[in-house]
Amino acid sequence: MSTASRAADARPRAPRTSPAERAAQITAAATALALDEGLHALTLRAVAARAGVASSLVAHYAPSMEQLVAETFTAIVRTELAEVRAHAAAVREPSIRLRALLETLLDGSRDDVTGVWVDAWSIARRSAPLAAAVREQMTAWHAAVVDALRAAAPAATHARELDRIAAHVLAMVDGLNAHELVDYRAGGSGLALIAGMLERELSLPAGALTR
Amino acid sequence: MSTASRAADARPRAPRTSPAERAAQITAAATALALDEGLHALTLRAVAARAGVASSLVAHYAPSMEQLVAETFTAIVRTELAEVRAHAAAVREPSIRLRALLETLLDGSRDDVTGVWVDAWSIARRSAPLAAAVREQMTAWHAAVVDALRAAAPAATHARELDRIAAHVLAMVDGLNAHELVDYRAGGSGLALIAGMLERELSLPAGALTR
DNA sequence: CTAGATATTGATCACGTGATCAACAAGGGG
DNA sequence: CCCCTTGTTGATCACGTGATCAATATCTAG
Repeated sequence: MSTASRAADARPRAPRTSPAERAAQITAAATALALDEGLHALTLRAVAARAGVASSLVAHYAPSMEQLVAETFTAIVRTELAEVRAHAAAVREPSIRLRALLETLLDGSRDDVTGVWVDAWSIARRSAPLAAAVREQMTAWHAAVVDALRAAAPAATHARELDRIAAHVLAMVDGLNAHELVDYRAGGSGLALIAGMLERELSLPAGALTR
Repeated sequence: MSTASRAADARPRAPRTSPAERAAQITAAATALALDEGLHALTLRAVAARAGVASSLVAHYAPSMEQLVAETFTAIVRTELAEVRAHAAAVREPSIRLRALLETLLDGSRDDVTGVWVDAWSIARRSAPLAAAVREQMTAWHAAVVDALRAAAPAATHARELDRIAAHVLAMVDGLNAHELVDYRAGGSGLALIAGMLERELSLPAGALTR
């Protein structure tokens, strides 16, 4: 044997880099892993393997796995929200923008993020840091939906009313996505469900959001 | 020492019983444990401790933990559905019965079952038996909601329409309950949200379900 | 060009996991 | 009353978990 035996991690030594860069790499590895296999897969060793690094290095950079899970959740959802907001912002006409937002949320192209959300609700019951992170991101999403609604709603619509309708939308999006995650579908398209509800609630002409 | 050392499980020997009875005890222990601590807590050793039995006995009765988790989920949700149906069935007037059903689903008194649902969606992504069980119970719930809707809706309402509205209700119930699980509330009462939506969808007089 | 600072590692600990199996013991049929 | 069927157990295996820490390797300041 030309190389000494390496029991714990069979892999070339990672090149020395700045702490900031290494931290970013570990965050990226954790993010990719969570999207691929869920928040449950965020293991000291699994993240380390993904980053091409010793597990003890991950432990060195993350205060604890509980924290790393919460931070990874936040990173994923925050990025997602920014992307979806940017995508919607590209649409000028408010009702079409609202529709674009809903389409993006429901088209099934984001199963990975949905999985992360469901894992988060489950784990958050036993993890205070994650619970706080989940509430924070839910609030951010609520604000984003309110923004989209406000632009599409009649100008006189009260803020309280927009809050209420946004809560309705988010409950449906989360419920429908959870259902899709186990391949359950009943009663037709979720998008049509929400669009129809919104046309009524916002006093939009029928079909304003459905086509 | 008067008793020989018992390393694995410090506990008096369980009295010999019939297989059926023992299986029922293990099911009961698993059910109670899942309601208390979530589906994640269903461990060979934890279930055994709850049942007052050696862990190997649990393994003897359950084909595998994956199966036990799926069966426990089914037992919990099936029981829950039966109870809620019975509770609603006691109400004569259809719209009041529908309201009673929704109240029961959303009053927060069933956080334990909600937790089991969320755990199930999360775990089901990695467990085919659980995924099948989840779909089955979702279908059963859908049927129950359709029943309640049919009685309260105008007689001419199409079955397809009832399916659609039931899907809407279930998505909202599941979404709202998941939100409550992490103590997130925004935009007011979930019950009012659903009741208002249903009054519109079912062409009921405003307030028919909200009071 | 060397010495100090520090990024990175491997080994290790103390658990917890599902599963298997020889051995034990308790009750019922003969 | 005794034996044998079978419900029950403890020990054990092969892992996987988060965490810690002395030792090592590499970069950089002097």
